[in-house]
Amino acid sequence: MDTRAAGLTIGKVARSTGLAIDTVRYYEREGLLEKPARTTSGYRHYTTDAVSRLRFIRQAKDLGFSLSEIKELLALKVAPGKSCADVRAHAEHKVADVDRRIASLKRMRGALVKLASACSGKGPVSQCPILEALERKELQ
Amino acid sequence: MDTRAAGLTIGKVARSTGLAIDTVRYYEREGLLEKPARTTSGYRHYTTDAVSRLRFIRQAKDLGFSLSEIKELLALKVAPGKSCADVRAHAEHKVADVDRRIASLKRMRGALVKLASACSGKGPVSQCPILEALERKELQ
DNA sequence: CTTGACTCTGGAGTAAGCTCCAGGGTTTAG
DNA sequence: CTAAACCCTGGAGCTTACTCCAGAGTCAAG
Repeated sequence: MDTRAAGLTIGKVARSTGLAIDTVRYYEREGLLEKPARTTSGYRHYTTDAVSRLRFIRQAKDLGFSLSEIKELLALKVAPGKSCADVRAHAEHKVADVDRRIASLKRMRGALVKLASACSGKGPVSQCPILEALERKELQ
Repeated sequence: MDTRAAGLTIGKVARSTGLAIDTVRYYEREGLLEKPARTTSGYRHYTTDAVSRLRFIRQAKDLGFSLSEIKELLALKVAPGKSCADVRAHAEHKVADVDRRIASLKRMRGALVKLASACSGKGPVSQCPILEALERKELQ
């Protein structure tokens, strides 16, 4: 039936998100991804929304969020019983969290830049003032 | 001998860095932390430098760097055989990496802020335009 | 209608990063 | 001096997040 425009099989989704097929199935088992529709023969059939969701998961994971944190991020919606204000508070809390991470990364960036320029290719010096830049006050 | 000004035992170091004692020993085994001096009775004795290093490790870990990445960051120094220019190139590469992470976090932040304001406490709406803000283009 | 590429399920295995003993010394407050 | 609090080593165990089968059905091309 849906033979021609067969659409998004798990293999295509995996390729286009850079995840392994098994990982996609794993995320489904873990509840990070809704169970997709199935063809009559039992093949998973995904929507493009699922692809965006998976890309988001991948990015968040690369940023150091755990799967359960990601689950929380994805769950920021008004479930029956929770008010919008609750969701809002939750989102704002996450924003603060993200801000802390950004600040931390900026400090690290500063230290790395300092390190790179301290050691600005002036040839083979025996000892550059290196990770001291990282350890001392920059990152307190 | 060093009874009075006993200094930094592993317990104190652990408390002041927020790591578990076992974790500090683990990092030593894994080569992220130099083997500390020992008292005659075999107790580890740390310098304040070790404490900064551990704080750095903790922060980097929270930012999603793996222990081996952290090891690389900490190894950004001129070892005999590597030139300063090498180290510099390496550091600049890391800076680019950090920049990517920051950009990614900023996109996420934007989506969260949008989400929070979309749902700005106007009472119990049945369905806010929620994680759609996260999934659609914000984070492509 | 066959062959090769895909997909399915359920479950076992793996790597990273801790975390927790057991069994035994050491320090220190009282 | 003694009890409570620390520290030691070596190794087992645990959690997270995959990753890899085996055994079997499905689909697309030639």
